[in-house]
Amino acid sequence: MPRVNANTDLDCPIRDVLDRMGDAWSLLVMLELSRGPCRFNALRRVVDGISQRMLSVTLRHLERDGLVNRRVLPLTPPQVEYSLTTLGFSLIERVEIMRQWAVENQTAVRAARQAYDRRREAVAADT
Amino acid sequence: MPRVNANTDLDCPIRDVLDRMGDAWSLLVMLELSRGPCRFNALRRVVDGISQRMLSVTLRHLERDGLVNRRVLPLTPPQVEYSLTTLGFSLIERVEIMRQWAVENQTAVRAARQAYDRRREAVAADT
DNA sequence: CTGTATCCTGGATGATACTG
DNA sequence: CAGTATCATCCAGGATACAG
Repeated sequence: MPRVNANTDLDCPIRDVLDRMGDAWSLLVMLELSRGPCRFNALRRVVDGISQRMLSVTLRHLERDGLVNRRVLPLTPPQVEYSLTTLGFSLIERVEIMRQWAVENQTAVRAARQAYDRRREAVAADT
Repeated sequence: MPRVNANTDLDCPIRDVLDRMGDAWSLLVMLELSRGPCRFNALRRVVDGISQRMLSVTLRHLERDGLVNRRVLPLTPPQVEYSLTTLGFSLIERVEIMRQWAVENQTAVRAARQAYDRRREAVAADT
C-alpha cells in the first residue's frame, strides 16, 4: 500500500482522490449516477459485474465523501434513491477529462504496447 | 477485479487509464518524472516507500504503455535514464487537473466525512 | 427491496537473494 | 548501478447466507 512521500508535493489531498479514482467501481457508479438518480438494484444491473457487497461498500464510501446522496423513500417495499451531489458532479466532470484522454489516446497506447511486445519478442528470439 | 459493462459508455478505453490511475505508484512516479529525467535509484529515493521491485514493475508498465522513455547510457557502471514521453506529459497534465480538484475540495470532502461519521455515531448511540 | 455479516481465495506487494 | 527471480504475506473482493 503506497504511502505518499513528504518529499513529493503530492502530499495529502491527492490521496483522497486517488482512493476514489483508484477504485474502478467508484468511477463506474458515479459515471452511471451522472446520468440521473438511480436505485440500488437498478445500479446493480447497469454496473454489470459488480457484486452486491461491492456496490454497497462503494456507495457508502461515496456517500461518506459527500459525492453521493442517499434518499430513502418511506414505502413498502423500501426504495432508496442514489444521486450525485454537487461535489460529485464537480468531480465527475474532471473524470470526464481523463476519460477523454483515454479515448483520444487509446490508439497510441495500444500501438506503444504492441511495439514494446514486439521488441521484447525480438530480444527473446535473439537469445 | 471490476469488469467494464458494455451497457455503460465507459467501455474499453477508460480501463487502460484506470489501470494506470488506480496504481498510485504509477502516478507518483510519473509526477516525479514530470519534473525531469531521472535515474533508477534516484527515483527510488525520491518516491519514498516504493520497493525496488515495484519501481521496476511500475516503470516497465509505464514504458510499455508509451508513457515513459528508457534510455540506457553505455557507461560503467551502467546508467539508465527515465523520462516522460510526450504521451506521458499529456496524461500527467490531465492528472494535474484531478489533483487540482483534490486541493480545491479537500475541505469539503473532510467536512462531509466528519458530518457522516457524526451522523452514524448518533444513530449508534440511539440504538 | 436494500442491505449487513462471514468466510475464503487470488493476486498484488514486500522482503530477500542473486545477476550482468 | 540496475535490475530479475523466488517466496511469503496480506487484504480487496466474490460467494453465500441472513436481516429489517
